Amino acid sequence: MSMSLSAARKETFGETCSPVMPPVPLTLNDHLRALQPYGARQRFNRGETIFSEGDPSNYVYKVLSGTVRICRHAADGRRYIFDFMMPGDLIGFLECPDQPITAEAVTEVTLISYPRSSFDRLAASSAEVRTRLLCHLSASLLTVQQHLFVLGCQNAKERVASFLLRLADRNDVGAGHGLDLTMGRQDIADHLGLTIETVCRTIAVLRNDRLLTVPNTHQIILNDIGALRALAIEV
Amino acid sequence: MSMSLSAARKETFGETCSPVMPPVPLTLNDHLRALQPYGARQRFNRGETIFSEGDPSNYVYKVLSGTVRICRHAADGRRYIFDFMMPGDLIGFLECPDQPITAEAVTEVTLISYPRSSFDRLAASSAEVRTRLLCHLSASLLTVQQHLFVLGCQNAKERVASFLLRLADRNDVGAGHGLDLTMGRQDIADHLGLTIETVCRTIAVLRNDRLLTVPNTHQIILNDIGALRALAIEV
DNA sequence: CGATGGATTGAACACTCTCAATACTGGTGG
DNA sequence: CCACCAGTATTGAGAGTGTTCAATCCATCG
Repeated sequence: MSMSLSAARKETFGETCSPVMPPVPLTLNDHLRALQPYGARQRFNRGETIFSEGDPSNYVYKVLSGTVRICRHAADGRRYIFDFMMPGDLIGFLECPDQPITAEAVTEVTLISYPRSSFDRLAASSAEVRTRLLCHLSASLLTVQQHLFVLGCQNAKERVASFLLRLADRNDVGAGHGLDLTMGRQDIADHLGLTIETVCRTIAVLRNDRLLTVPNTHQIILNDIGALRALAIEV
Repeated sequence: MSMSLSAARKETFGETCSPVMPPVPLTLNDHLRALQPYGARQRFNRGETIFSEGDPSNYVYKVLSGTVRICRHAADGRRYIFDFMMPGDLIGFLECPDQPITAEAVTEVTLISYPRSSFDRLAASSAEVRTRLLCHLSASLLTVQQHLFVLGCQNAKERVASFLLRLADRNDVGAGHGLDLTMGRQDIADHLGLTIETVCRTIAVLRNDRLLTVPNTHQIILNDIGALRALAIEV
């Protein structure tokens, strides 16, 4: 997942400044800045579809603000949400002629769309970019595998704990601080392979156990991250 | 697995100075032939570990024969099997300093191991290879997402149907022909997020419904692929 | 305000799990 | 060749977790 984030944010304790700057590798996002002139800013309202499964993959998107859900709809109405994409996250970078998934705005969303052609040109022009892209894809695959474990092995309580912890990690929110739940309970349920009622009940249980405080529907405070991690035993 | 992706973006990049005729795109496997001189053939017995989570990623493997399970073990003994790798499949190509997963021999297995360094050199030397690698990674990600849907939305009957169909597709086995189940029931259970008993019972149900014939434990005949596909409703 | 959509809670039910007993299989040794 | 053994698969019965259906609550917004 995004352990690089927490590492990057780590402040130096003591006076020891790193003497020689090692060549900090540029992130994929850094490279994408080169695409700035081709990028178009777009805005979507709550619930709007950004693109649908089967649409041609003409654009690569970067989320600027808001939350996007990446999902798939079955013919009978069942829905699975693969992940939630948040500011800084990239969407649609898969090597795939048609979009294999649907992207919908969970909240009001702003994003930048880069034409696939210019994205490809950037990748073609620089080995470094391709390497970064490979790393990015690898990281995505690891994240998804992590989630497979959640769905394959964990019960409701563990799933909710895993979900909240990952969200806290991504948003760099520690214990005692409010964590924004931009998505609704139904979204969480469809991401965890549960029903909305089970998600509600499970959150209620964790609240009764004093592991959580729930000031309001869209905010949660993690009181005991250690206990939550113990629940979400992974690896 | 890698179905329509081969037909994906066929933009040829400048480096390899392709002749007039657009050449048939080489698969990643084709390119790997260049690594032949560095490859070492290895053999593993049933149940042996090929590498474990946390081991340094020093090799990339290609399965020659047999079946390998890619899995993760939790501290409390729970196990999740991400996938089964079969002849022709590549293992360990993720951009990752340490193996994020464990690979174990389900049957007697032979495989070729390529030093990671030579693999990386190959990738560094050719844009085409990197492109193929990106495609391969993308395809893997799509496969995993497909499976996330299975775990997130499907019940036991649907899961088993999905599993059997995918296996039949991979092995190019049609209706009425014997499909080899090289893995045991417990392996299937750990891959589908079920228990071994549920897998057994579900297979029994499908057998009673005449969708399957089960000559013996390690072989299954799909009698009605249409009905199975209807069960495994996806997309 | 009342209306609407989401969230929460309750009760009954169903699916899957757990525990336990039995059957099968391939391999070993008498 | 058969008996035995260990590992695996199958089947059964009961329990439990999560689902379903339904009612109520709550917040936002016109």
